[in-house]
Amino acid sequence: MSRVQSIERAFAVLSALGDGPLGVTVVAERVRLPKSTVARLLAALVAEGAVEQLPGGTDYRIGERLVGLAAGVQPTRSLVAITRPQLVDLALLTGEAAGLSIPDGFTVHYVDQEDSPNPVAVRDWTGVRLPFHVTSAGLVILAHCRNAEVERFLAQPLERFTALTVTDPAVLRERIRRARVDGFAWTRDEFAEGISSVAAAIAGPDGEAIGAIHVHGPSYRFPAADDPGGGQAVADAVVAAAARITASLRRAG
Amino acid sequence: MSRVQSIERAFAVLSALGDGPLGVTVVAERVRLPKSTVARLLAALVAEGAVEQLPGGTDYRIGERLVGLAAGVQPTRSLVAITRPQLVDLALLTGEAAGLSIPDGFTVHYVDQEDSPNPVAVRDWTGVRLPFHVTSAGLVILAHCRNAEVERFLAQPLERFTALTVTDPAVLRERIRRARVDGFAWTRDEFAEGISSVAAAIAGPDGEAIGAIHVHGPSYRFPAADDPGGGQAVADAVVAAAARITASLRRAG
DNA sequence: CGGGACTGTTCCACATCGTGGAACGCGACA
DNA sequence: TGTCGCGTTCCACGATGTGGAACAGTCCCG
Repeated sequence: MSRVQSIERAFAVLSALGDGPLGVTVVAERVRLPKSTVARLLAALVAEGAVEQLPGGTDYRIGERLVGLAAGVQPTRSLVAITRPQLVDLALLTGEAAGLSIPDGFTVHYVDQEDSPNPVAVRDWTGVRLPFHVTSAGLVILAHCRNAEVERFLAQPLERFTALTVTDPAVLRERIRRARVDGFAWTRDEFAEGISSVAAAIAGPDGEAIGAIHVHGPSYRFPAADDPGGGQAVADAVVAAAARITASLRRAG
Repeated sequence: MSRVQSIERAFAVLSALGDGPLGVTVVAERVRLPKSTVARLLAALVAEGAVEQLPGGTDYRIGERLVGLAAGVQPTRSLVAITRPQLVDLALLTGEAAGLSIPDGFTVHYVDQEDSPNPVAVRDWTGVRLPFHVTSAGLVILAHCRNAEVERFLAQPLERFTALTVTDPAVLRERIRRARVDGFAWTRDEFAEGISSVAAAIAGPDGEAIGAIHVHGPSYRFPAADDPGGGQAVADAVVAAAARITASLRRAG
């Protein structure tokens, strides 16, 4: 294992402070170093903003700099980490690619995907952004929005991606209504010919959609909504996985 | 300004990564250090978990350790920030020190205190951990626990701190029952001779106690529970402050 | 297919930097 | 007033971190 002694020691000091504010002597005891060494490390960490002294006292605590460094990284990373095992299970269960997206303005932003075990599959969309109306994830996210927000989306010109893309606001309202009832939404050949999908939303603490998971695949073998061959079973699996993710987030919160 | 060169450099590297994943060469350019130096710093940060390499790639990004260090601090820091004005008010209102503690296993961990305006006062306990049964805060936190949890606590040997420390499980159960009814708990000379206190719990979203606030002072002048001279008024003030804190947390959540 | 360019990684001679024991100043307490 | 324990500072010393150089691997272009 590579090591820089001072960095190792600095992190030992930071970990000691992770439990709450402490003085030099207590930190020295915990990390088993002389007080002078600990004092110097603390002073260096204070200079970096990683540690700060309590006002009017001599105890030290974790500083804003660490919060700042961690802050840019946290939210999506947690969601991806919590969601990943569910995507793996879904891909195996359905034989199709399973993905995660988060809302970003009026688009969905694909942030993770577990590929299909099938040799014939839809490519990885991670990193791509697509408007709500052409994706199953977008429709279920809209289903979790307030009507005013839905109307704001529908008020703008909606791009037609294929001959089958739905851009009529009245038809979209009806699909959003159904997604609210069903808990999932389907699309077929609307973003691109030959690609179908079904999605369910991941709910935040106030019921808002913080993301959605979907399964998608080539239309020639992907079940349709009304397919007696298994469409409902795929939708149920996606809804169940989304519910497990929502529950995990609440426990983690 | 105190400095440990390796710590300065490590934080420069972390800041470079704060914008998103980067390779060794780009980090070296940004922090103006040789690649071998940056490679060694990155390896040390990887060893600490503060940085990680992207799976299958060579770019580095901020790691979970920083998120963990920052996360451990944020909830308590928020709680401390929200609670502080209430502690200041309580100290002025009662003339005694007011403090905040959070549960930490079967102990209370004192994380903040507003000192008494009185020249004769109990010292600052911030940073100290004490078992539940010797503190008023511990008793109200237990009162917010499920019975199974209370029994787990009572099943262990309980340390006697003074001649007046209650260690009889039956007596403690009765006190916890009363705390559930009253919404507060008193202690007198049980942790240390000459110190009395009264506490109320701060409730989390599911009703569990995420912390407790207390007022404490020297027993010779601190009101007792049944003191016609004002015990109930002090308890009421602590309960009211705890309720305001709980409400603020719900609004902030 | 081979060479060049660029990356990340590793090595090691060297001297700079971090170490830690000791001492000091300060505040609290009996 | 003296003692204790804290946090802070000093400095001789040697252990550790440095950074130039070389290497291995990958990608791109002719």
